[in-house]
Amino acid sequence: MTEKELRLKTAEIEKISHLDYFNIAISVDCVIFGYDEKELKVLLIKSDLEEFAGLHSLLGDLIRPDEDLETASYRILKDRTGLDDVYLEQVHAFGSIERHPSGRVITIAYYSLIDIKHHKLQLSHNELNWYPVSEIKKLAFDHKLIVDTCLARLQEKVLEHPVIFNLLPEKFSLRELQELYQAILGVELDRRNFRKKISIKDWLVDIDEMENDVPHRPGKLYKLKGQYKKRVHQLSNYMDAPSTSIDG
Amino acid sequence: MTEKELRLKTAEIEKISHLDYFNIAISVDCVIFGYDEKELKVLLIKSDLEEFAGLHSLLGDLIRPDEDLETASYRILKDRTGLDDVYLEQVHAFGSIERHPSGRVITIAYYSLIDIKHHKLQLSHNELNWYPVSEIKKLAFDHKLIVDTCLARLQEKVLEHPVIFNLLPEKFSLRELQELYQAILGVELDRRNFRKKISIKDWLVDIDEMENDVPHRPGKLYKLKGQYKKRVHQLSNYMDAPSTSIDG
DNA sequence: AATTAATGTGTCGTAAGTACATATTTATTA
DNA sequence: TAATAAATATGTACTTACGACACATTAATT
Repeated sequence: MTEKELRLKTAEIEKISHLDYFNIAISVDCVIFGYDEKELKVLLIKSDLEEFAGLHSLLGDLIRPDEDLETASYRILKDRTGLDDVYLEQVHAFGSIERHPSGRVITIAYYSLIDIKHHKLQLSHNELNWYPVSEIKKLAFDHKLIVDTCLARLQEKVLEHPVIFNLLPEKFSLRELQELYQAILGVELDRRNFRKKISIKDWLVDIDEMENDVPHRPGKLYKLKGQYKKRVHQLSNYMDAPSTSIDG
Repeated sequence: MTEKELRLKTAEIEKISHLDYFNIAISVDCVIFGYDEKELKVLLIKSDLEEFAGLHSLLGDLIRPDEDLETASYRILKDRTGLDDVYLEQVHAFGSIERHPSGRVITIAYYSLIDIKHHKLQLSHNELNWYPVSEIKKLAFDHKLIVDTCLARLQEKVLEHPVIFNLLPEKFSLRELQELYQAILGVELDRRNFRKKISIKDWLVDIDEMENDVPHRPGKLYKLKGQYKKRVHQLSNYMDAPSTSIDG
């Protein structure tokens, strides 16, 4: 390295340190939910930071100057799962000073819901894997808090909004749907009352087909009605909230 | 200016341009709600950007490298209202590329609830004023969207959580409380049903005093029970959500 | 003393939530 | 092929919440 190159390099390093100190980086982190084997799962990757050796982290990236928040989230989803037609919802911004060991990084957390069978990535090749939410104890950064926050939001959401279907294949039985609710909410539901409640919501169409891969009496298959199949949501939880009132 | 000074200055300007181009600034904006004259109001300031001449904007500021998001929000509240014991809740991050005319700025929106009579600032002196939410048509930046989003969130919140009391003085009558709900929700409520519902929630204590400044039969005065008087909330809307279930 | 205006309270009909049991259908096994 | 096992499909009675609605009471005003 010539002396000139050295000087340039030094200047660059100084500039970077300067940036690190005075600026705040901003990222998005995606809690990608999937559903398989009667369990709610999250897509995690092995952390590449030595501070977090052995721990997993969410999928995320810095936001680029020319993309907005949703674009950044979709980029991550597309890169990691190959899917671009997914349900996505912003949940919360996390910005404690100490949350990232390399510097100040504020992150905006999203969760997304995908059909786990529908993406084609070879997960095992790149240390990317699905983990049951219930078994996640510790993650890199504050990612455990982010997962918990997103799960809490999802639990609120599914009670009133037909978003859960993004986790299922197009055709599903009422049993599968009930098991999914149970996995998300962490409770057992009464089958008769569950069916009554779903039926009142009028979200489903009976497609006049039966299950054929079950070792017992097959159930009817249903689809979500077309009008509810808007997968892309922005600000959805505020703008399309169900109208309840403290009185009438 | 010597040639050396000029070189230094040039270098600095280049560095700043570099920062502007490659970095994303991050701010918090506060929708400060107050309640007066039977109307929900928001604290707004005249915009000092010429692009938004004549328009008002929310109170906000860039986040400093050494403060977290809540600290920044509280700093703004303290600076502008003199209050530091306020209810604060994060709502949403807004990050479209074009939302700020001077560069890329992502903002994290909070709303806060304060007792409008309780802060002592001379508002008229610094172009800071309270405006009825219902009369706000157009604001600088995307601040109208931010106000709408925060109002929608507040509307959801008040149905189940005792946060509304942060907008009232310590002692209030049921009529005042009902009028406040009406102002926030934008609906008329039936007095008998409203009182029944509030009574079931068991949030209030009868302090055995009466109104004394009303030109009609005075009503009883109430206080919020002490256990609900936690004014500072973080992640509150997810962590302390009421438990409803799709079945039981 | 009469009037006005707001406070304070209860009932009844309807809708939703919850607990719970039996008949039916299909696959499996003997 | 008949019996068994396991899951589907469905309905009723009870309780709780919601919503519409009316009248007696109290204090200020005239």
